[in-house]
Amino acid sequence: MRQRVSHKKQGKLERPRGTRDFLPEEMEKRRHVERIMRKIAESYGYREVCTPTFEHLELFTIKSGEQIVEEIYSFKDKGGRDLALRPELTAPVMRMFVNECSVMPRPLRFYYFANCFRYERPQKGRYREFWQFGVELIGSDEPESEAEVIALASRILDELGIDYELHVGHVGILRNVLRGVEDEISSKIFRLIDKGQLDELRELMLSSGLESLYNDVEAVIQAESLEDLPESAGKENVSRLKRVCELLDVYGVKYYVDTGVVRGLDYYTGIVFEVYAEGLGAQKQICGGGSYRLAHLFGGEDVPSTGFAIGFDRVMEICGLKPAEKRRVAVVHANQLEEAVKLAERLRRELPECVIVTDVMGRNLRKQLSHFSDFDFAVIVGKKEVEKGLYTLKDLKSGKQEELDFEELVNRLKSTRQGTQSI
RNA sequence: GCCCGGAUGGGGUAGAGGUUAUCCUCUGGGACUGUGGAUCCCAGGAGCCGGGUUCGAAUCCCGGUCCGGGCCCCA
Repeated sequence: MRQRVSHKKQGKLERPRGTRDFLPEEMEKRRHVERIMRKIAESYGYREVCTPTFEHLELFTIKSGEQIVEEIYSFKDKGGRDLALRPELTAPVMRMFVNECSVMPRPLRFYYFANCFRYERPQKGRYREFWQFGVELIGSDEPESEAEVIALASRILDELGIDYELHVGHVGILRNVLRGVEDEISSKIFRLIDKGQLDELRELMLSSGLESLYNDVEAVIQAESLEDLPESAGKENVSRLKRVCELLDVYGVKYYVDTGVVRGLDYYTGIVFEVYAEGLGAQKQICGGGSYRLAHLFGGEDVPSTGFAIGFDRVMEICGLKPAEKRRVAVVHANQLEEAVKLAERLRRELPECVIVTDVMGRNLRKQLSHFSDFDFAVIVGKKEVEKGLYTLKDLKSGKQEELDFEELVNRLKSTRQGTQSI
């Protein structure tokens, strides 16, 4: 028995700002994309790790850049500890490495898929709770590790059918050009380069007495090939970038050399890369990464690492992939509830790839068929069938039906793919 | 944090101070207790929140919340 209670809405409780609910259809798409990412990362030897949703606030304030810290969801727990919801996963994974994995054979290949939290103004492709898929390759300082990580990111995006641009650079080049410049001014310079505000950049450098460096900075930002880089870029930096590019060619990755790539996080030390895609409004960047050294900040040795993070929600916005639909079978009955439930249980064991559903609303046969009319098949269980020990299989797309025993029924449901073919 | 634009049943909408808020869809029931999608009938369900103006507010004004676009920043 059902009763309708007419309740006046009294200030409906809403989702917190910047968070989302995901209905089944969307979750199926998200899980499908997630599975593809995992599968590819695993095929390169990366294994999943998971770190806590919250960490000590300090983990994120040590070396993540001023701006990130302002966007952290932080709080005191009941013991007075300063904690924070993770705004990203590179620092937690490196903390985990220092805590648990420092004596494991190198390199370590980890991947993660997890939600992160940032207190920001929500926009298209930007939420306060969002998901990142990323990898960290820990322990190698060789160009081949950088090429592998970049190639992996590129492979994943290819597999998802995304149209993107991959830009590869080296933060050491600009840093070398600007060596000797005060930290405060150089970070302003980096910010302007990141924003692409070249007029303001020129103004700042001239007013800071850095006119002698301006030409080199401009040359670095606008370099279209490694040959265009000035002497002050640093020989080692340039040859490293060149080597990574050669290896990317071996992988068959398409990329742009872009020595103006400046990552927001301060901990990057060498090769850096970003991936941009259209269709996301102001949030063009869907992936970013590079080489960094973080472990020593958490009390470990100074281990070189390379990683990337994909903005999962942004990828979902522009990825049209959908999982294959499962065949849906309704076991309906005419006053034979027990028999129908029994049959449904047997079918579920035989046909794990199918969706098998029975009525739980006490409906009569007509109502059941009406309710399940968008399914692929109905198996009808009634007195007639029970007496004969047979079942009626009805193809709901074509309307055709036939009487079968259990074995035949299973074979029919197995052999007809996706319910597109009629029996 | 800043600037714009929005918010009407579960979803999509109409209404531009004046009865009981429109239509579509949806959900439940019935016509029809062993054969669905059609049709018809019945039922259910809404003006984001809080103030103000007014005889009267979904409509006008103010504040807040949330959403969207942009800035800032960032993935």
